[in-house]
Amino acid sequence: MKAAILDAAESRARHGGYNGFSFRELAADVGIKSASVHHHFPTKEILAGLLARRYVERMNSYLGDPAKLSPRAAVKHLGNAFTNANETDDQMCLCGIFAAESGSLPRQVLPEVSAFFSLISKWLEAALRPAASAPRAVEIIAALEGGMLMSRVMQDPAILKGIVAATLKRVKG
Amino acid sequence: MKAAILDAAESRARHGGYNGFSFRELAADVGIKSASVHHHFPTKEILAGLLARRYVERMNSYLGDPAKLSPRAAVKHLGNAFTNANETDDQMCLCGIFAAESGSLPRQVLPEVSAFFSLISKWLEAALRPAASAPRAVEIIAALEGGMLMSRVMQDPAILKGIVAATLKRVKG
DNA sequence: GTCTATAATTTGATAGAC
DNA sequence: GTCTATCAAATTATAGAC
Repeated sequence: MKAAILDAAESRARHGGYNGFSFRELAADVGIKSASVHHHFPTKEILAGLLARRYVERMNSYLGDPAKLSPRAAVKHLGNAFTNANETDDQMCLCGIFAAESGSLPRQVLPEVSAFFSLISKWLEAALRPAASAPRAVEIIAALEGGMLMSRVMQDPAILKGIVAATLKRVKG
Repeated sequence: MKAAILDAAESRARHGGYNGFSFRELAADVGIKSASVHHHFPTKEILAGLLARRYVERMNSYLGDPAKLSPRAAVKHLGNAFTNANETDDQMCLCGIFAAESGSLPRQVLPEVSAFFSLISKWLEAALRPAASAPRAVEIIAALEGGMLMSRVMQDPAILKGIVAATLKRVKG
């Protein structure tokens, strides 16, 4: 049940942000009452923190060892994580949306969001190391986050896919 | 007074998003009561729509005629609009944050947000036309939006500035 | 673990006096 | 245009029974 609540929260947060969902909505999503949600997650702040942490850990597992991938394969791998979420359910990156609205996010959650960007930056930097003239990791990640954002609002997944394709062309190896 | 309310709303929205500010907060910001805010803007939906429209018009005025700028000068000009907001007050792009949380945004506001991205995309495309092998406008804009997002949460304006600098290197002319 | 019931607060919004 | 006063609804959160 804990996982089901987190799933519902993640889906809603990735569509409407931290202030865009309520405990009652999560409860309805999983078929219980809001008081029962509080049993699993005492406060919304705690829920959001655990949500972000789970997101980071899942991404960490998905990414794997950067040394085993060529620069191009790494960009493709990371790009897939973004394009899939955007194409299947029109979702933003959880930490992207949390970063955007960071001014109304509980302070406790911010370090988890930072950790996400540190993780994927370091992973991609490691994977790009063999490509001397490759774009820097942070540029690529920024383009992916911004591409998700634009694809959503323009209702056109091709925007993000085009950005991934263009980035791939710039990466040698 | 109308403008002062919009100023307060824009500042708060660019820090915390649409659900991150209230009429009472705006009222306190400008020194009146929330009922008076409703006199100027009947509903929050209307307020947000006018806020986005003003934002688009201001950007349109700032950008000017793309034919008068070289490709590099155009990227620099657009980049300044983003870096300034990020450096001076740690703000997101209003339409960037609205796009991110579009799932909890009143439907009426979405066309205004789309219009923003259409505007700057077309403007930048026009300015880049002379540069045959330039990156596509939408790539650059995505990198700027994502760069703002990352600069905020990592508390490091150098991230966005670095992205602008790297983009400039790729643009000839 | 889930429920009913409810507290305490905030929110968007309205009515009507000045 | 601004105010006081207020409403109805929603929100986070808690207490206690089952």
